[in-house]
Amino acid sequence: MGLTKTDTYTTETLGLATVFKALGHPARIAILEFIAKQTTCICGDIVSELPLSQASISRHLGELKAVGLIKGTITGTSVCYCLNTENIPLLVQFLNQLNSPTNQTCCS
Amino acid sequence: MGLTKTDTYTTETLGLATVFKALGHPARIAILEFIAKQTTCICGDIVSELPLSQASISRHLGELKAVGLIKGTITGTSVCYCLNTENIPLLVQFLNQLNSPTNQTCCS
DNA sequence: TCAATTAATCGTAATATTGCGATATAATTA
DNA sequence: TAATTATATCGCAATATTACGATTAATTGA
Repeated sequence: MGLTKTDTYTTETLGLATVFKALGHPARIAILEFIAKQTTCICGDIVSELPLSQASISRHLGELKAVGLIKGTITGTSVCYCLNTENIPLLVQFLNQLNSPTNQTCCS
Repeated sequence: MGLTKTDTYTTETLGLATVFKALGHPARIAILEFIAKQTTCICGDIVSELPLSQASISRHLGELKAVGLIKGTITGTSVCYCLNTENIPLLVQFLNQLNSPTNQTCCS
């Protein structure tokens, strides 16, 4: 048995990569931008916003939900989606570490 | 001719997705973490840090370079890599917009 | 010049992602 | 109950990603 990803990388590294991967598709960025633009959560009209089929949008929403970037609540026949911000600070923290001044002084 | 991604999504959305996608692999996160950990740029010893072949590491480095997350400078027989921080603020800005208080009040 | 070193690229196989039509599920309404 | 509405899932085809061994390219040093 060879090395698995879990042996190789830390939990933190794997977690960051998973969330960033979910952000790595323009449709999912567009979905997040659309939800963020609203003053309340969104119930059902995402399909008409993007040139993708209902099945594809549902898949993208499922992926965003799986990595904890959105939340969905069932309300009657529709599902109400809104942002889940709890994981965002981890991403920002990682990016800010990369952006620290000590790392900007070579390879100029 | 159908819609292309460029027709469908804004340049900003496509750009964000491209950089996030590059961050969406644990090996590339680990490479960035390793480079950030150093006080100076890294010249050649990334291969021994990760359980990947030289060819695979080189591919990942090329990908990070292509989206502007690292810089590489040729120095003799080796290449000196360091972080390229210029695109990071765009990512942080996007994430902070998602994280704004107005988006946290529903679907609880 | 010739070996040695370092990193990029090529070719290829395995795996993952994406998108969509069709179907399934679940709740509302007539 | 039957039709309607909204969303999720299935099955499949097309495409993209990943990894690695082998090779290539470029530089250094004997």
